[in-house]
Amino acid sequence: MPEATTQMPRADARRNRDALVAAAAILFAQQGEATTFEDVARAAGVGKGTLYRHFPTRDHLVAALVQIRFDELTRRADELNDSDDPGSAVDAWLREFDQYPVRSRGLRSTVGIGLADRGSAIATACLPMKRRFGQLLERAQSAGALRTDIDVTELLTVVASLPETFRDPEGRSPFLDVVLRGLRA
Amino acid sequence: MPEATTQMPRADARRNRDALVAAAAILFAQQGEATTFEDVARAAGVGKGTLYRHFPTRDHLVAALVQIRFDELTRRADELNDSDDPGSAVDAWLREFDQYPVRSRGLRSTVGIGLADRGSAIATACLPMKRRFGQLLERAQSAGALRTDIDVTELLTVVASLPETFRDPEGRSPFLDVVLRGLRA
DNA sequence: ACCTGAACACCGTTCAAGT
DNA sequence: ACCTGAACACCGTTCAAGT
Repeated sequence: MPEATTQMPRADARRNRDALVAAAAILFAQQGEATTFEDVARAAGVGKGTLYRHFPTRDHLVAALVQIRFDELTRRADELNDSDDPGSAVDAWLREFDQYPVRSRGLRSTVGIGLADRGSAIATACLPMKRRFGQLLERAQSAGALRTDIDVTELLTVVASLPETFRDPEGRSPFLDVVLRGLRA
Repeated sequence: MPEATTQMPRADARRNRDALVAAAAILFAQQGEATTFEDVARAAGVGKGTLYRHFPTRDHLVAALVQIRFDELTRRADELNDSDDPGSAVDAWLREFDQYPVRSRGLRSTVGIGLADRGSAIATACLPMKRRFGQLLERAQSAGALRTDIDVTELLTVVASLPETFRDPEGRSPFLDVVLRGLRA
């Protein structure tokens, strides 16, 4: 009979982690960056220490929150890699990326800062997405559709830094168009 | 003999205010947004209450800090209003604006957020600058050099929101070029 | 191995007492 | 009119004691 692997977390640990992420998602959506660690722990019904055990820093918690959407965006980049118009594919993908944090006020700038911070929890969470979208971007650049003096990290950081004010009812930034036009070769 | 006018602050009040702004400038340059109100009061050699009396909110203090450079930029916009190439004048002015907060880490995003927040201390501090640069912008738009679907506040907010990472040694953002290109009609 | 909550530190904010 | 610093509240962070 094999021993339980060390990879397998205890059932209560798993439950607590899920409750914390769920609570954080709701609170961040409501209050944005004003959300305190204490709020999250209380809403999840666990002690503060438990929150710290699962997420040693605020960035770790935010990373867990955005992970799901980033995974979706990674898959989306893969789909678009089949496109025969990589320039438009980059546009389309960035429009989706621009919209991802609409429901979590303030997270946008946190992600914008974390993206470029090598080794940070957020940067780690973004790695697969950066790799896949990076391929798409390079294809568009090789095809001569986009300027070549901008790399993936810079581009994602700028789009993630677009202000949350001035959004239309669908959450789109009027400025994304300016950036996309400016990117064209 | 005329009475002292109520506009005239007491000498010690004036001295304290100056000391607070000077201390804040140094501390923000060193530590950015991590600077605490307590730090500022201590470095200026005054009590916490005095800081609160002069600057009821953090935004009021930041507004005082950036006021000097904003006044410079306002004058610069006036100079450029004589230009016969308003499109290039807008470019030149935005390049200078992009550089203003380089010495104060973190202030950039504070200003970016405050700019669009009607009635905020920062928005008020920006009013003259917005008016003068707005004239320049409108001239460039009327001349057909720039797209007309972006207004002053949006434009300044976006440039002020450009990430502080990815700056060249002179503090220029590689992304300002992208924005400027995207702005062209 | 994981959870809890008390305990400590730090800082924002207020305000009674001073000059 | 303005200044001071003590006092309070809130929250981030740690950790000894539990299961």
